[in-house]
Amino acid sequence: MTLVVMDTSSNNDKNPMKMKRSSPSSGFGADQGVAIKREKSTSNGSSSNNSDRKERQLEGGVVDSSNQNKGGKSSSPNKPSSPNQRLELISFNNLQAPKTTATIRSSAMDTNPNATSSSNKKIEDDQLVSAKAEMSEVKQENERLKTTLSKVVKDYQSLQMHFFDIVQKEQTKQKSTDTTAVVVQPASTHHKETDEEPELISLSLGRSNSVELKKFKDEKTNSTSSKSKDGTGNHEDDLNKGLALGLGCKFEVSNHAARAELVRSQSPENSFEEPKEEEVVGEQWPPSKILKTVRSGDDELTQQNQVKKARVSVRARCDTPTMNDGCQWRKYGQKIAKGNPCPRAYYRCTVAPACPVRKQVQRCAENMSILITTYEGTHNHPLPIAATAMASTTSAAACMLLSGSTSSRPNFGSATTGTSGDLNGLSFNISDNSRSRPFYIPNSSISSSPSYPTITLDLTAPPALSSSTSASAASQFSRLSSNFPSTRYPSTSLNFSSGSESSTIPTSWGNGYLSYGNQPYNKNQLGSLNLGRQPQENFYQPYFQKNTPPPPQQNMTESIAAATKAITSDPSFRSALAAAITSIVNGGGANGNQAGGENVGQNLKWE
DNA sequence: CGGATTTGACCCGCGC
DNA sequence: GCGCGGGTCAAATCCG
Repeated sequence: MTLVVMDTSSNNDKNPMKMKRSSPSSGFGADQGVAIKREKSTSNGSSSNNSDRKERQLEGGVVDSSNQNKGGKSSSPNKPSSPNQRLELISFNNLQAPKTTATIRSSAMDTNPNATSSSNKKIEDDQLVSAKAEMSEVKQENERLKTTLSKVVKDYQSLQMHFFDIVQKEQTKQKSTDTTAVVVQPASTHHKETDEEPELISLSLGRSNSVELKKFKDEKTNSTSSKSKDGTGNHEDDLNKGLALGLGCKFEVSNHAARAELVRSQSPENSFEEPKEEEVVGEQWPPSKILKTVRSGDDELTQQNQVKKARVSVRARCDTPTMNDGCQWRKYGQKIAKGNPCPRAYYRCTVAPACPVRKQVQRCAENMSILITTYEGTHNHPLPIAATAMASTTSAAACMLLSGSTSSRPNFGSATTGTSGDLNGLSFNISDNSRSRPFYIPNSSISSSPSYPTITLDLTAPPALSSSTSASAASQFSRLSSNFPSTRYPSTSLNFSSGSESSTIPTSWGNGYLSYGNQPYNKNQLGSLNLGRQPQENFYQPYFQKNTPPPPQQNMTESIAAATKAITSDPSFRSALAAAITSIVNGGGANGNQAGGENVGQNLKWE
């Protein structure tokens, strides 16, 4: 054990360059990179104009990501190559930790000349035995936890299905007698609100959803006996309503017809149990499936255009030049955008040669600590595990944005019409404000690009918002958007801010490789979230499976589901979100449900 | 030497 | 049509 640690430290301390290399274009070890770079450009003495330019950029404080990473060869941000990580990973593994310890101990003893006495050997044997016993105990505990969790998951799913079935029945009943405006049904409040505020999409992980849960519970208690047994027909509903329930996602559509369409168009293959869906959702960024779910021809055309141009902007506090989103990126351009002194860097996904996905990275002009990363496009290749979390999240966000932006919407009265939730400080807001002032980030031309519909995932809530409410989040966005004109495309904001975590997450995101040892609970959570799935051993998961195209009809609901799944996959909102966040923080990037299993496998393979 | 980055030039869309 | 700004290209350069 000590041996490994020492190796690690020596590695990091003595060879920062290696660290830098292991941390690719995503900017790991930026500080070191800067230092090294300065050293080089000065020591060379024959620094060219290029070097001078770099020097200027570095000293100007407006440092582009690539500048600090120059020379970082292969971009494999997700590969924490330092032995330190491996150590942490091992230690997180309940089954292996004692083993490792025991092995190391024994080896150390073997090389110890003083350990020749029989008494010492006995002691060592005892230690070995105790370690083994400990290991077996941990193993058993692990198994118990697994079974318990699987039970909980099953119960949750069955309850979900039950509830969805009931709600669907209510809806169909209502549709048959929907000549009057008076609707009394479990979800009637939603519908009413929807009538008043169409296009209001709310993914809420907050306490506000306790209402939903209460409804759910009421429903459940009212009809516990009539458990739904249609394992196939209502999966879509399961998705849809599951979002409204366990995942705390309210999904409100402007009209009943659209709702019915959503329900109808959902495919049974998209249940929570279906790993396939995750792959589809995750990788189909502006999912092509969206195109097929549009209701009318005009809408379809519009949506197609928007799908191509949909962008997801992620705001995060990040000290490093770029966030570690798990993908490999190659910088192909840099520009000074108007209104922001910070240069905007253009990156292209290099995981696959023809991958159309691009991203723009720019620091927020008002707050340099905030990094704004805007993603655009769809990966057409298997994604590294570490990239699935971000990809799926952004994908889902883009889906939500596109889905929400295509249907007609009336004017909203206020700037923050979206609903939000709060659960123990974890808020997840979607505020559609296409007709009101957009939640554009001041001076951030990335987010404020008027040409593209942009959805913003905000991870930058101040630490003071430890129990940030939706109001605070909304006010935050309102403040941010105060000076921005409306644009042709809607802008949507997702606030993942959690007061205590938000201040650290983005930073850790950028320094994902440093985070492995900080939050050991990640592993457990990630693992626990994937009990129903087989951890994949491949570093690349079949994230994009052309052989298994997505169901022809998938829609906004699935997008919401994808979003939620990208963030939450556990009935416990907070733990799920924490898992997702921590997965991102870890640079493993895979959220619990989407790639947690793979993540585990990956983690074990990372070296 | 191969791959990544830099950066000026170019293209294109949009508003006037 | 012109200018502006965003986005991309590609040669030069850098780096391990």
